[in-house]
Formats: sequence, structure tokens, C-alpha cells
Amino acid sequence: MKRNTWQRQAVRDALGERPGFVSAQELHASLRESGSPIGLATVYRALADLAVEGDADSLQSDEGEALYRACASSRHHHHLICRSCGRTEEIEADDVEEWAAATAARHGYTEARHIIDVFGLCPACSAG
Amino acid sequence: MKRNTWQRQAVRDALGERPGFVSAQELHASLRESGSPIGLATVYRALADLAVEGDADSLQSDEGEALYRACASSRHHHHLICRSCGRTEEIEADDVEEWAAATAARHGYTEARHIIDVFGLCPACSAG
DNA sequence: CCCGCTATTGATAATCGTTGTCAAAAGCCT
DNA sequence: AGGCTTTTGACAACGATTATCAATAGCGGG
Ligand SMILES: [Zn+2]
Ligand SMILES: [Zn+2]
Ligand SMILES: [Zn+2]
Ligand SMILES: [Zn+2]
Repeated sequence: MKRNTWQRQAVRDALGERPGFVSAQELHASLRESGSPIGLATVYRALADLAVEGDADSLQSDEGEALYRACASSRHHHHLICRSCGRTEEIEADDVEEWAAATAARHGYTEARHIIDVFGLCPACSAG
Repeated sequence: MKRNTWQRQAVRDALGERPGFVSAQELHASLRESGSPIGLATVYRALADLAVEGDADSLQSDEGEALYRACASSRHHHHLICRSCGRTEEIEADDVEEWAAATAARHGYTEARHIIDVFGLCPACSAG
């Protein structure tokens, strides 16, 4: 069975305090700065677990890094992400979901999934 | 100025013969098998150049690998990709383009871009 | 056609994110 | 508390990508 360790909770908490996506390395550094002696491998494992359990969303950055974010809604959704500060909004659109499924079907593709992310500059960063 | 080398042409050709996305490593292996003595670093460089010039599309795989594909149309488009064999169809959808732009704008985000990829099993792989 | 300049190549080392290893530490029972 | 297992974390290993740099080879001029 899965055990309750302060490490997993620390990762969960640290992730929850972030307004946007972070890498495992960044989160680890941030935890260490806060005085936590948590190990890097543990942060990687905890984030992977959270993603599997649906408590965190993950995506690959442009450079191929894995980024994570605390997942607010448990429903299927996508993200609008600030390219500059990482701030993230959760977005939904049934029309787009249908379009993705229909497009796959029209070409004879089955078991369709999709990756949809919108990047921009948030109001604060647009102003700066 | 940019020089014309057989290596760059070989990468361009090899990429053009592929029906879907490939990694730099795969393309390099394939070129070597065909008897070409081209170096790995050169394949990486050539692919990066092609992507910058708009002659190739690129995306990050689930595992964080960079994948490339010869770009047929120069217009903005997306891809429907077979998860099993890599076969790829180019797809377009103005509705979705508009949705992405409108969604960003509604949240006050500017300079919006997006990543939209659909993955599934192509007809051949669905049958298997 | 040959020279010379400089961009390109490619073997290799270095880097970076991530995962595997395994003994020590800590949960979770009774 | 005692015992059984899971989890941890320092460290090594790994795979993809990039940097290094001497040797190679376009390309333009003579
Ligand atoms: Zn921002
Ligand atoms: Zn969706
Ligand atoms: Zn297929
Ligand atoms: Zn688009």
C-alpha cells in the first residue's frame, strides 16, 4: 500500500503554492531553500505519482523538460500559459474536444487523444 | 553565407522519404544503414536548420525527444499522428485557430501561440 | 583550374534532465 | 516496542542533445 510521508506532502504543498508550471528541479531547489532536506529523486518520484493519480497536470516544455502543476479540476481540460512568468489558467472547450475526436475519426484514426496548450503573455507580463 | 553540402541535402532527402515524425537519432541510423557516413552532430544541426527555415515541422515526444518531419504545406497547420507507427496527416481547422486566439484574448493574454497535436492509431495500426 | 578563406563537418567530450541502485531510514501494522 | 515493507536519498548510470576544435571541403576570385 501507499505510505504517507512528509516528503510527498511537502511536494504536494509546494506544488500547490505555485501559480503555474514548474520543473522537478525548480521545485526541488525551492524546497531546499525553504529548509527542507528532501532529495531530488524523491521530488521526481512524487511528481510522477501525483501526475498518475490525477492530482497534477504535466506537459513537456519547448526544451523537452517535464513541467508540473497542481491540478484544480479533475475534469479533462487544457491550459493557457504565460510564456514569461508561467502563470496558468485552466481552460475547457467542448467544441475543440469534438473537433479533435471528429478529425481523428475522419482520417480513420482510433483511440484518439490530444495535446492542446495555448501560450501567451499574461496581463501583468503584457503590461511590463 | 550558407553553404550547400551533400550532408544537408542527404538529411533533407531522408526526411522527405519518411511518412511521419522521426528523431534525429533514428534518421542518423537510417542514413548510416544506407551507406552514408554522415555524423550524428551534423544530422542534429541540419534538422534544427530545417525547422528554423520552415522546411520541417518539429514537436516534442511524450518522452521529451525532439521529432521532425518534412513540412509539406507552408501554411500554419497541425498534425494527426499515429502513436504506433508514426504515420502523420497534416490537418487544418480555422475554427480551432480562432478559438485559441479568442480564449487567450478573453483572459487578457497577448501574443498567443498554441500547440495542438492529435494522436491516435492509424487505420493500418488499428487493424493490426 | 587552383588558391585561400571560412563555413561546415564529425569524433569526442561535456552537459543536462531523468531514472536506476541499494543500503539506511521511516511507515504501518500488531 | 518489534517486525515487515515501502520509501528515501546519495550517487552512479543513462539517453538525448550540445559544445569543442582540428581537419575538411564549399565557394568566389584570380
Ligand atoms: Zn506572465
Ligand atoms: Zn481536450
Ligand atoms: Zn500507424
Ligand atoms: Zn494552429
